[in-house]
Amino acid sequence: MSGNQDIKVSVDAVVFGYESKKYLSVLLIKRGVEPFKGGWALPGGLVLNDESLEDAVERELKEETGVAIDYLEQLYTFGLPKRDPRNRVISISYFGLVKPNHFKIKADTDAVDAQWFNLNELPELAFDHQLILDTAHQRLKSKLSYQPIGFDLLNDEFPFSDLENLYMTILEKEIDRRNFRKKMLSFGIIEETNKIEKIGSGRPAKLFKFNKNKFKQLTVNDFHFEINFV
Amino acid sequence: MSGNQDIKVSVDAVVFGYESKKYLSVLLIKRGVEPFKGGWALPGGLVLNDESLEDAVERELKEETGVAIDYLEQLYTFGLPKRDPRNRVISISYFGLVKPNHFKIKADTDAVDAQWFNLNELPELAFDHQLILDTAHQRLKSKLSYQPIGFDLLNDEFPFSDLENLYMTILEKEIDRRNFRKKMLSFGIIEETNKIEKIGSGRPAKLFKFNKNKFKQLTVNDFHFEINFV
DNA sequence: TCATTCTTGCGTATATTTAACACAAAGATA
DNA sequence: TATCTTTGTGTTAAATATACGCAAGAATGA
Repeated sequence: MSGNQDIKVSVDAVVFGYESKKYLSVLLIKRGVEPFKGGWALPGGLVLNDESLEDAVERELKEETGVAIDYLEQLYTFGLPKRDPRNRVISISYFGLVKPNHFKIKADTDAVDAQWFNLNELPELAFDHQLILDTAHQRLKSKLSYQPIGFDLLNDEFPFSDLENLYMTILEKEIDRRNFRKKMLSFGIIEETNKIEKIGSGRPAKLFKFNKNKFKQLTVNDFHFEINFV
Repeated sequence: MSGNQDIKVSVDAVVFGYESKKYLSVLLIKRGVEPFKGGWALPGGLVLNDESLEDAVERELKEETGVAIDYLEQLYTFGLPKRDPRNRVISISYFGLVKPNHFKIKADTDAVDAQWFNLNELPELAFDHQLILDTAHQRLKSKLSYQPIGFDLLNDEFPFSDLENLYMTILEKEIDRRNFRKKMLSFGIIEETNKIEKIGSGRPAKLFKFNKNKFKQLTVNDFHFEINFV
């Protein structure tokens, strides 16, 4: 095996969060070392010799942000020779989602420099991290339509309007509330709980729950989740 | 930057080909060195220090197989610590398609040990290459339904029956010929040529052409290609 | 020559799904 | 008690998908 390859391997994570009726957020950390010292970047770092890529992401997220991730999948590998000004570093990027009740950044650990940013008010990012983030944002947008991934941005029990708003926020378009609800319920993967949430004015809302087992079960028999509106 | 990371970076390619009314084929090479010497593996190899990942795949494919690739995209990165029995090697895998007129393996170059295999009659593969191949196969199956990717497995001009058979072969199900044709044509991305192909018995078939520019143009205005049958 | 076989090409009827829209129910507000 | 706000449930028309029937154009063989 060729002995003079000199390439480092790192992982980076784009983690999205959402708080009801607002906007998407992204988890960033402030860099403590050069290059881009003091600038903002995606959480991540070098992979250890004997850990899997997934373990590396989870370790870095824990160390750097203290945030518990509810959904994680590999996104894309970025490997242009000049993406890091020092050595050559390829980055296997991951795509993560966090439910609102895991949204808070723990004050302990060395996560003091982690922070959530409104996706629409991002600072300039280090390296090619803006490109990675854009790729993740695109992934989120498209996956939302054909995989029940939105539930990992909501709490386990949620009013239907939260789900509607989530879809409208991420897809950046208006959706007919009534048709949306009908179609979502028609899949049979959302259950009504007997709880009711009353906040502010208006009729109190039933809380619903995503039934993951039911979904998995349906998936076996080529069931197709797809939610698309003009 | 931590100096003692010891991980190699390689690329591997899963390249599919298709010959009319038959089966899917995969491009493999016979290994000349240990481990798995004499066994079959995906084309690929270590990334050079100053080449991009895409360049690395294309170089390896050219060196090892001499086959010209018509479509190439990144597939997934496999990085378990023990996937290579020697060093730790992570592999960024790519997914490629080849049109029938590029199907032949050139006899020159050092591509003597490259060969196409029927996807249903594969030999045992080295490393975790079977897993990579399965991932690629899955990708092909799902992309076929929502991206006009099948055209990269057919020649530029093709009879409609070739397209039908391609879809039926890959999706492993029967499709109504007439409805398939109607829907495909309804997208407006396939043009009729004035050529006619007569082979064997039966009515001679018009040849059609995929209009890539028209497709790109439509894609801008959130046009959605989707072909799904029960 | 001409019926048979094998494809290709085109159409129509029916069922299902999507899109557009109206209004009642349940609580907060004042 | 009237008004506002948000939730919950329809109904109807248009668009699409599904399931077919059948003729057209060529090779095959009696």
